[in-house]
Amino acid sequence: MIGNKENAPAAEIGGLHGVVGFHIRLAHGAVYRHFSETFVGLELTQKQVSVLWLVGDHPGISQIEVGSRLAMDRATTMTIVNRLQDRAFLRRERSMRDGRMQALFLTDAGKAALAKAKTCIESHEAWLKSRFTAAEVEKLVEMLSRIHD
Amino acid sequence: MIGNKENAPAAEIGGLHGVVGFHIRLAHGAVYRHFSETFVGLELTQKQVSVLWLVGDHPGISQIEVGSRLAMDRATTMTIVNRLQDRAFLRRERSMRDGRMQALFLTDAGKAALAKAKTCIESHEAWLKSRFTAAEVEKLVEMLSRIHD
DNA sequence: GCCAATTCGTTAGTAAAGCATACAAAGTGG
DNA sequence: CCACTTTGTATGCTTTACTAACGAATTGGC
Repeated sequence: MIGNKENAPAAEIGGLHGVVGFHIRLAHGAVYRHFSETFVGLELTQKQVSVLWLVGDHPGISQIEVGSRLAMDRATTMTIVNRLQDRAFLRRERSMRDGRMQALFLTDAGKAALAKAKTCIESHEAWLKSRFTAAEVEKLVEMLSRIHD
Repeated sequence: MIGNKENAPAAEIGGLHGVVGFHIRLAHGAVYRHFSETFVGLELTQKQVSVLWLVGDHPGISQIEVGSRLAMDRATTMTIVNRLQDRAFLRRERSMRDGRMQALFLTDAGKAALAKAKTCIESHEAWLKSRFTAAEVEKLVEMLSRIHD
């Protein structure tokens, strides 16, 4: 009585099927895996791309700002910024306005990496969105926003 | 020009806002954090609860089955089963049918932990679902399933 | 029945991410 | 000026995830 239908994953998880959080975790895992495949060769993770993107949009942004917009604490933000700095994708500058802050800027290599990353994101997003209509995508984003806002 | 609106997170992330995968990641993080808060004192993670739940629903299930239904590889499944076994929540038995498999069973402690976990999940899910109508929850689950199936 | 291929479990190693704690430096307010 | 807060930094621990290798059991082709 182990449940041996050959391939109906959703039907096989039993009581877990009704748990919304469970589906979010599975969906996140699937997206993460596809992301990793798409970015093999570029060697960038979701977080790293998010940070590059954010710094690209807001040159001079502080680490704490990056962390708060991506829902990461200071220590986690540090490790990611460290990695990106080690790879010379961004640099820190002591902020003039507030000596506590590190202002973050993309290097030229960082800008190039971000540009490549954005084209990868495009195909990754196309894969993701292919299963939805435009209206559904909008609805999905709106519902997910209700969770994380 | 750093963008200093005080608290409109969604509006502040710029180009990232249009990326569906980004919202999934943020939503997952928010759910994960709330889950952790709910389960402090019970000391169980999402994965551990999922495995307990699955073994509870399917006594004698093999590790590989658990892994495939939760989208984890063998090695990852191992570490989780090991932890649960160390805490005496489940036990392995060599399968009679197939000597390669380990049949998994909940111990009494495991059944008790699962029962407690299910009540925690209930309040966690209530928190999560509170922002949606029943129809929206159904639509959300359906859309997430399209991603992970 | 026998050998090759496959499957399942296990071990070890690596890496990302998250969190807690503690400390230093810079700013703020009484 | 002194307490308090904020920001960055350093360290260490935990969970999750993956790879690669190996042994044991099973399966399939012959």
